[in-house]
Amino acid sequence: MNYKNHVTRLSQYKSVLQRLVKSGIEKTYAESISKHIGIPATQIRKDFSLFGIRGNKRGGYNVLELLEELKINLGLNRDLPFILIGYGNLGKALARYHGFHEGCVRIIAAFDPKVGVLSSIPPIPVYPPASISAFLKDNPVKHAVLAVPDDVAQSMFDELYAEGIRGFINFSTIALNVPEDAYVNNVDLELELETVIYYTKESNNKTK
Amino acid sequence: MNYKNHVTRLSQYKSVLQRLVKSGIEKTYAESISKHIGIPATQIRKDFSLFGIRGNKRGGYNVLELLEELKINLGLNRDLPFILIGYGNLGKALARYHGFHEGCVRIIAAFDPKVGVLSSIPPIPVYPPASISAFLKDNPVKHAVLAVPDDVAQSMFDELYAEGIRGFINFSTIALNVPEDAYVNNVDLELELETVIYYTKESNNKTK
DNA sequence: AGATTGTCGTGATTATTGTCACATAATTAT
DNA sequence: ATAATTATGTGACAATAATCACGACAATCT
Repeated sequence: MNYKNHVTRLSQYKSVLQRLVKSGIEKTYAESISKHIGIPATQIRKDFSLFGIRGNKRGGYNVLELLEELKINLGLNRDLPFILIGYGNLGKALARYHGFHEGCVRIIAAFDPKVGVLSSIPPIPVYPPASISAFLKDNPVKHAVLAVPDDVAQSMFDELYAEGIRGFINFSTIALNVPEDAYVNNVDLELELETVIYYTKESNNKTK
Repeated sequence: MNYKNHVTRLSQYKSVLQRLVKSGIEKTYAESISKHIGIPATQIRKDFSLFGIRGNKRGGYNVLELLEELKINLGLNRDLPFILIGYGNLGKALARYHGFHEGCVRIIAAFDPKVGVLSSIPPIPVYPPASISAFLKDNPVKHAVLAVPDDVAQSMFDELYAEGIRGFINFSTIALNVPEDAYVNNVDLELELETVIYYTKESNNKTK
């Protein structure tokens, strides 16, 4: 299954389910998940169906079981360390980002010319870029967060790819040249703000 | 026109065009834009057609003119101030985010219980949340960046909405309850990382 | 036990989005 | 001047995604 929207929704479901678990709720329904995130209940059931997730006829879904299924489908049922490349403002913010501590994603080390220890919880060490190769020899990490300036993004990417990293999230604004067997998720924050502007232009005040 | 993907692509085109302008390039073609961002040339032309952007038969597009057209369509041809709510790690990173200084988006003030002046370029003042209302009386801002903890996101949203803000970008992980006439772009950073994980699962090593 | 209700699961249908093929126009070459 | 070339622009088509309608089934009620 290759469709980005499905994966995004699955991840949203997971997020809701985690909140339900925290509130001690044990059972839920497509209809109530729908209330939380505004996705039609029928779409939710269709997604579950597509990914082979089954509920109980009439009884809804067991929250813990459903969460586990979602994690399996998302590939989050294992330990998933990331390394963070670039410890500027954005890198720092990501390392400290609260959301991650509650989820499944873990940043285990950062690399930046300016070394030190990040005071996040748990603390994340910052190593010089030259030590990336050695670090990856000892730590078989497969995912990296690229939060470096545009002008070094491609060369950092190439180096990480050569070291075996295959999954990337790229915060630089340039489009990377990416081999077939790697996956890059580009997150362009300015673009996200611009989307907001578009949808609030007077001329677009129709429905959405 | 209401289709999110189109707007996202338009914004990508704009980004490429800005880079071309900086390099002093004056003329471009659907085919060469395609090379930069990996979107098929025919898709690019179709998008332009949809938004009424015309090129020159055989002659391609004049870079400056095209950029201007894109900005008009995106609503970026005017001054577009944002206020930033929440000056934690993420808020700080956004305020200092390099990309914004080159683009059209401008954060003119931040609000956080911890006041001060952000040392970005240009410097951004940080005011207490209680002064939001007064600030908006003097500064007719219509867009806000919500970078506050989950538990206050909805109440902050409600307050800003009451003050007339209609365009939001929301970095909290909860789904906000949003009136019909407001637009919220939710950016969930953990979800973005999880997408990377999904696409690099061994079982999904097909094409993409 | 049998009827009733509530919720899931999914094939059929509709809507949206992307791709293709080709007509059209401008430029260059002969 | 005419032909050849190279882009654009767009209607027709194909692929993808979302919604709907309804059947199945478990739980509850009488």
